[in-house]
Amino acid sequence: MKKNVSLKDIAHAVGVSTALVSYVLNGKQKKARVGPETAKIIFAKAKEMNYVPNQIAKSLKSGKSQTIGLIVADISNPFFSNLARTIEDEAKKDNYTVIFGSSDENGEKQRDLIDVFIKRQVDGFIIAPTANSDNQIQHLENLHFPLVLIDRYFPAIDSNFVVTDNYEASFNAINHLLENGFKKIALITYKSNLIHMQERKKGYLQALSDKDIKAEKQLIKEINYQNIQEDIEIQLTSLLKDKNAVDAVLFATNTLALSGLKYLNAKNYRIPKDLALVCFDESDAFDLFYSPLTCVYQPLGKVGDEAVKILLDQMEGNNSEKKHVFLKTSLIIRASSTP
Amino acid sequence: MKKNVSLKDIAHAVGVSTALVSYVLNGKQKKARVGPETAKIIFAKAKEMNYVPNQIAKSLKSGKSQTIGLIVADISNPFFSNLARTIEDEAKKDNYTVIFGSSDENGEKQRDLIDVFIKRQVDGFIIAPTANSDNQIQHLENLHFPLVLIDRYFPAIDSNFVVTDNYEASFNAINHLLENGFKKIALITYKSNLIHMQERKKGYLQALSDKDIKAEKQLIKEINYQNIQEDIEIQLTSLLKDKNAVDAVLFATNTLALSGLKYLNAKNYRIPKDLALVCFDESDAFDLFYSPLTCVYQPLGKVGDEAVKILLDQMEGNNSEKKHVFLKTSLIIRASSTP
DNA sequence: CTGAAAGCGCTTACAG
DNA sequence: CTGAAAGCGCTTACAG
Repeated sequence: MKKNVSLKDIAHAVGVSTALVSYVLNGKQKKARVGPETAKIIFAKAKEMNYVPNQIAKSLKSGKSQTIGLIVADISNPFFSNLARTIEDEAKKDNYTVIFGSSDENGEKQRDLIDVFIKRQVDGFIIAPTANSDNQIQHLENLHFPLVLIDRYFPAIDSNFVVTDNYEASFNAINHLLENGFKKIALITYKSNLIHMQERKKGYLQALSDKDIKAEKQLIKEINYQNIQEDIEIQLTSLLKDKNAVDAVLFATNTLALSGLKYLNAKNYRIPKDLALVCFDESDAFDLFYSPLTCVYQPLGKVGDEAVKILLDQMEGNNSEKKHVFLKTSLIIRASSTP
Repeated sequence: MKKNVSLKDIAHAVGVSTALVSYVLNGKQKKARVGPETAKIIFAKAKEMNYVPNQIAKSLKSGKSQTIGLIVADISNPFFSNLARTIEDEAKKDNYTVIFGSSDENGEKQRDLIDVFIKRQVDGFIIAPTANSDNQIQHLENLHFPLVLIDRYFPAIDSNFVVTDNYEASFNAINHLLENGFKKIALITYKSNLIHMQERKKGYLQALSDKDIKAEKQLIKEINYQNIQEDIEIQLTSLLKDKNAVDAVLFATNTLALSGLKYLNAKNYRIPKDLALVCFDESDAFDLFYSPLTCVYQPLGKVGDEAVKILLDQMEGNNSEKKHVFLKTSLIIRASSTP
């Protein structure tokens, strides 16, 4: 690969100092009072030589990499790739580039990603933190690293976050099922102490208790993230072995719902006759299912936008006050939950 | 944010030169014959001071950013986010980080992304190039930039690429429909001169002609990428207005199929009775559809793996010979194409 | 066994 | 109006 042309090369070719070239190419001729003639020559030469500024060198000098580090559970999950897209677009508007990594909900991987990103001098982080990574997040806060958490957060740590109101979302979803006459409602969620899953469980419990329905332990099934499909099948089998034990299910994420639907289809359960369903998130599969799924719509575009805006604010030092954003969800009611 | 500790800081604290610290921390004590005592002290101090190497400075010195630039049409499309994930994983093994951008199949956006990535000194590119961006790709080749194209390529340009055998995939898909007794087969594809779409069309035409079936122009519908849903509805309406004009459809991408299915569902067409379907790519929606879709499976994991491997080879200068990889697809036969 | 020095490509306060 | 110089944090050939 041929060597890039540098400011020095241009300076040499024109016969001026690199300082002048730098001023001119950065539009600071006014401030530096560079002669218009000289400026013109420099511009022409830079163009002729196909000069491309070296962002790495700029970054070393400025201490700013113009890069945001994004850590999600899995970039191939549509939930996160949709977030990634809005973050990309929003970041680009301010000349930031995004580097990303997938943690697979694994604390070790997340730690490695954070380390790599710090070495690479990212100016800030957007993270959907894995369970029990409080210490990692607190560490970033201690270093005063600009940081915005998305999707989940740690109540004990005062960091920026943009999440949805999961408690309310879940409460409304269950309430909707109850109003439609379903009474034996199961919850299928992850075995996770992360706040968003806990809030979804709380909303479930509260909605039931508000109607004086006792929550049955065996109606709450917690799936292991490492082994989703198999675990779902085990739990659904156990849930459905007694025909009268359950009449509706709330799936706490799109992945859980998709895995669950595959099993229910394979076993020929009819939705909503045999079992009514509500789930979190969106999917083309939910729309195209023979009984389109009622689901909790989370405004991912807004989550991404807000996260980037808050991060930019902090990175540019305009604002160091921590922001806690809860966005409203909406329940999109369709056939899967209508008797 | 507090200042990062540098080699100089450690050197100062220990009372040696920065050169020594650099040698020790990079495991080159042997070569530099640094005293084991000194080395131990330096290690301890570095740890104590929480030293984190500055990758930007390293990059400036080495001329290698350890970064790969990935450009796809849209990171939020599962097709591309799946590719992104395998590329991420494969790159990480060799200590490369991925920065990404979405072109929206728009040449201008792609050009901007390439420019930004060059400024950022990416060591190489993986690109699913937009239509008519031959000149951009040729430009990168002229600069001897390590580059691997994925999903599509330009026959007139000798660059590395990893794609699937789209001609054969399409040929087999149509053949399968013919063998199942379907004769009036439509193709719904993008209005695009990109090679992968052209090959899919060629496979379609060849399979028909091999059975002495005349390809009808009005059975080939080309959708505008900028206006997919609306365009699909127009084209399907036109296609289906005469009940006897068509008995099967091949959708050339997952996005086209998903949009098409939504329309067909809304209009209450029954699959495969009213219309048999085959499509490219995978989707949970295809699995969960009441009549699971027969589809052309493209080995995305392998595409990503191969692309990164070829790129690494070129970046590390082991090999400058251009690689052209065509991967086999497989047709997964299910209910949507079985009478 | 260890240090001084140059240099990667850039910016910017300072001097003239 | 323009240049010389220092410095961002690192590496490495060279000298001793």
